[in-house]
Amino acid sequence: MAWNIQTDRPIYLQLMEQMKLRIISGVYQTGDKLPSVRDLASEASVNPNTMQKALSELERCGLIYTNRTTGRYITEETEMISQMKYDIASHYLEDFLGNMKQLGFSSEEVITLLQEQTCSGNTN
Amino acid sequence: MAWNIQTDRPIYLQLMEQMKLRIISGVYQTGDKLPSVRDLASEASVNPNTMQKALSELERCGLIYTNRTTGRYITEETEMISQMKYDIASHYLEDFLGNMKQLGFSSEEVITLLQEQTCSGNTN
Amino acid sequence: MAWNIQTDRPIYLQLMEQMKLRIISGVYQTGDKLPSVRDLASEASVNPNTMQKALSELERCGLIYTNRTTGRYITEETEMISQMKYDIASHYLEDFLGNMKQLGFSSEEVITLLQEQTCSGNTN
Amino acid sequence: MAWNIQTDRPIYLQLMEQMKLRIISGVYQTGDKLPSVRDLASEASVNPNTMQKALSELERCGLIYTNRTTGRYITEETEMISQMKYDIASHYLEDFLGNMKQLGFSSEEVITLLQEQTCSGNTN
DNA sequence: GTGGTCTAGACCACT
DNA sequence: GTGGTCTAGACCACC
Repeated sequence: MAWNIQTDRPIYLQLMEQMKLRIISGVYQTGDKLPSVRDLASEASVNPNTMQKALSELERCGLIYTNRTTGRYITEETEMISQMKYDIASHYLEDFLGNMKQLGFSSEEVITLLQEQTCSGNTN
Repeated sequence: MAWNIQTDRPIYLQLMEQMKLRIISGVYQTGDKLPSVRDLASEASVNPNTMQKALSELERCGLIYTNRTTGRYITEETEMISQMKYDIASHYLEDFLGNMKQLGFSSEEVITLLQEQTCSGNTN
Repeated sequence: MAWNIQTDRPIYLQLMEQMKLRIISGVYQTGDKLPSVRDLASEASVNPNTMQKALSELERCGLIYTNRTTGRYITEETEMISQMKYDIASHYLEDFLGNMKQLGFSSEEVITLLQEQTCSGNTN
Repeated sequence: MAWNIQTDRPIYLQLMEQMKLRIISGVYQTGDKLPSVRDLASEASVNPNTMQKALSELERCGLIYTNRTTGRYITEETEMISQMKYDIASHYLEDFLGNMKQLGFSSEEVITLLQEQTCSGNTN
């Protein structure tokens, strides 16, 4: 998963979102130590201050915590991560259903389409 | 359905997309006469030239046709409209599945979630 | 051969040209009596005065002559008609060759193309 | 080859035609970079938007392609250019033959005239 | 510098 | 009234 930053929205918000995705999807796992702000910023090609702000916000949300002397770590409250995963999924799902209904599909039709799609295609 | 224009992408592309949605969802039906360029532009708060460019592109796609002196009309090839509906749906579906898989959901889990959602909620 | 009048050039000039074509191609033959100005004007859907002007000009060229009491007639000087035919043909030919040379065809290539065209196609 | 624009037809169509001729006749060759929209517009004494419309249409036809930041270039599909050359030639030829036949010349006579013309004249 | 987009305002032909 | 065309002038992103 590569960093993907647009210029049309605050960069720190995008960093937060992508960090969240990495945590949810297990790129960074519960209890893992994060790379340094400097390294993360370099990876993402952003100013370290911007990355710092993103991490601070994530800390405020409780997703990561800072050990002053050793670095930042992913929260060990797996429940919170799980909750976040379902919140985001729920948001995706709502958007998707909304779009499909705007096209004139009923919920049942959407499920049918999805089943067709996933049966014929691969499942990774 | 109100016009919803952002400034981060060419306006004429957004007008095209929203006109497509209106055609698919039946706001404008097969054979219907569209409002005049000037009226549509006024509705959407854009310059008539911009709306005209959007409509010209739609005509190039074959979705509408022009009778030079009486106005523009929705194509009577319902097959084309139907095809477009499934193309757009397919695009939504791919995006959605991609996002969900990035979160760590399998196709089966996605279907399960969707079924729960639509059973508990309403079905319109 | 139907009357074909555009609005972008003087109408009487177009009438003259088309009368010339009718004379050359034999629609009106040497010595024939022309229909009345009124009838010709009606046929061509133009004002009789305009047709009158066209015929006067043709008379000035010597292509038709007027017998005050019986009407207008096509000249009997077949040489003149023949000359006109070749003049116009020569003009067409020059234009055509000019256009083809602008496209990069040599005279020889043009002749070859023409022979292919007329061998494969019909000859009417 | 100078720009020659009439007011009786859409300017952008005339610009398209004359650009086509320039491409076919090699004024602009395969792969060549075109002058900028602004320069071409200035050359032809038209508004840059009008020239841009003409070029956009040519791009839609596949005759030129755009590199958004460096300029426009002639297509490298020489086959397409060659095809276009013969299409246009075919059109000229049809018009010419039609006119000559209206004058009363048979295909054979047309060929004879053409041969006389090109033997007596020069062949460039 | 390049092309792309947008706006404002005008005129035309057609009915 | 309709759509089509054109101009003038502006701003943007990209390199």
